[in-house]
Amino acid sequence: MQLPPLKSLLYFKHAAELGSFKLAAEQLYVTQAAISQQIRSLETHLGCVLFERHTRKICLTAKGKLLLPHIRKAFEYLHHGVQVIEEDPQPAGLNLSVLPSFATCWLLPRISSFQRQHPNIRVRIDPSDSLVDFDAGEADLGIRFGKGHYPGLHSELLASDDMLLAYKPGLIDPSKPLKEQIKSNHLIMDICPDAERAWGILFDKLALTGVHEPHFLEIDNAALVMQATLAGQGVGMLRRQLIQPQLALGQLEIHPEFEIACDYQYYLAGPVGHFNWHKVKLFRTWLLGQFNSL
Amino acid sequence: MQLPPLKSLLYFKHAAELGSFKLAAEQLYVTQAAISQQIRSLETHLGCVLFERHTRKICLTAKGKLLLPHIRKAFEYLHHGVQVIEEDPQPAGLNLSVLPSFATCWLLPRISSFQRQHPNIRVRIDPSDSLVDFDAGEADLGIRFGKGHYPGLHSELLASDDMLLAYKPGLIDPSKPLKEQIKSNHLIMDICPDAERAWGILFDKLALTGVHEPHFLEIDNAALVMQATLAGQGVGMLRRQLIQPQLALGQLEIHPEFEIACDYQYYLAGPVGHFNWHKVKLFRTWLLGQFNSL
DNA sequence: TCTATGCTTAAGTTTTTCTAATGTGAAATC
DNA sequence: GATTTCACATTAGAAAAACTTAAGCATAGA
Repeated sequence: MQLPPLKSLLYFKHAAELGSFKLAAEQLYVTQAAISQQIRSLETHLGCVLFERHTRKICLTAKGKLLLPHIRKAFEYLHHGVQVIEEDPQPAGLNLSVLPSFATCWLLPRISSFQRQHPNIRVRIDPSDSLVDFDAGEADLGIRFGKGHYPGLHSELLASDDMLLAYKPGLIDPSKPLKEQIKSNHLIMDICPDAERAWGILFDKLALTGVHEPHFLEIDNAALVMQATLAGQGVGMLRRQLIQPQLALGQLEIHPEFEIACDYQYYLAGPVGHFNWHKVKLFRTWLLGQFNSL
Repeated sequence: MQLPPLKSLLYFKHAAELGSFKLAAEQLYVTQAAISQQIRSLETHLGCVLFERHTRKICLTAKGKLLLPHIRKAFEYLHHGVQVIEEDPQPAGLNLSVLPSFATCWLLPRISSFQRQHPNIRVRIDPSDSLVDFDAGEADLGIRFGKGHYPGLHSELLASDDMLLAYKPGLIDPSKPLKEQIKSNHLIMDICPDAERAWGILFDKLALTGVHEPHFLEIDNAALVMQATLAGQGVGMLRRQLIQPQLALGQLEIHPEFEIACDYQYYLAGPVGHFNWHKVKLFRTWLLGQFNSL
């Protein structure tokens, strides 16, 4: 025996319970046309009309009334089943999967504030380059620098960022032409698309060509690029979010005329169900607060 | 609260019950890769592993075992609900929606055989040019001439057909060149893509050009084309299935060297659930028998 | 060690589903 | 009784989901 498209049954349930395609559409975050089409498709499959369409409201037909309680019950079971699975197995420990550079430069310096607010939650930070397998339960949540496309996961935009030209105070004099100063310093770069792109844009802007290998100091980790820059070894191309504290303390300076928006952005990502966990809600709130207080 | 993709839950149920992705794939008429992907997607959504993968078999994990009974129950409700709706409201009456020409030339001459076999089923034939709305319950089943694409409906190929050059015996002499004989007769055609195409192909074959309007007798119904041809008013382009009885009786002849397969085919179509109805099963069997006995 | 089996992965295609824009008709308002 | 408004229907085109094919991989069993 063949079931109709399952999605159409879900839409039917919502439409029937609300007595309106429009409200169902709002509840399900789709357009009203989507509901209309799914209901029609369901009716075609079943070979009968489920709703009487009146101008201001819709009513279930006899068949519709017959169908609804079964469908409702079915979805209750689905919900309950999923809920059981999605319960937090370890409410007192929060495991975060974070990019190493972000962990070092951003999260670690601030995390004590979260710990102070919620001393009963033990935070563990797992620095890893790629999004960890949530399946295995190794992480509860991930903070990623990307485009927000994490198939199967829920994700939420945290903040954007810019690439800045940073250096130890005095190394560059912004009042003098930048071109010559760039040529006479080491250029410290992270091996990442945004940094490479930013250097390219800067070179174009300055009409700089033929910058040779020795000029560049390539480092595989933004945290180390910052360290090298802090130590005055050259000019670094760094993300604003990561050097915020150093700028505030005057340990680094940035060139006022250079700033390139990153292609990527910071996202909070994880399985949908995790976002209902108490510890995750607390962390999310704290995190958004940290970003907004900058 | 957000449910995972519903399809993945269905696949999970089958895979869990069968203990094998491969068997689930067979049962669901998809490839095993599809199952694998859906299960992975479900696991990603839930953020936990549901199956332990061993080489020859898979086992549910603790979480998987927790989930299965809920999902199973949910689908039982869905099935039951749909089953209730899909019950035959009128088991003693069979309403067929059929193209007018097919009804006249094919179905009506044969339907008495079905009536004799099943005298307790009252057949009603509704000739209509387009596929009727099954939603309103006006028809139980449709016989269509098309490509088998009836979205939302189940459809089943019944037979193919060919376009033939038919005429009253004696009107055309197959032993003489066809070209001149075509030129000197009226050409009777149905206004339908297959007939128009077939005439085009014939003209190309005979290198016939400049056949003028008066040559053609255009009639909007294949049954009437046959009548005109039977009356000796000209040469008709007709489908084999529709003129079978006339050929057998010698009332019509066909040119032995011309035969063009139709683009379209005959399909039996209707809502999936209707195919479980007793009266529909009987009719389907009879219909297939009729086509195969030709 | 070799082979067969069943799951995984990747790439490309097809199908489904969605949105945006527009149409329609009956109630509500003026 | 004209006009507006509101909710649903329809369409075409875009986006996303799901499927298939064709590989790859690991292991049990010969």
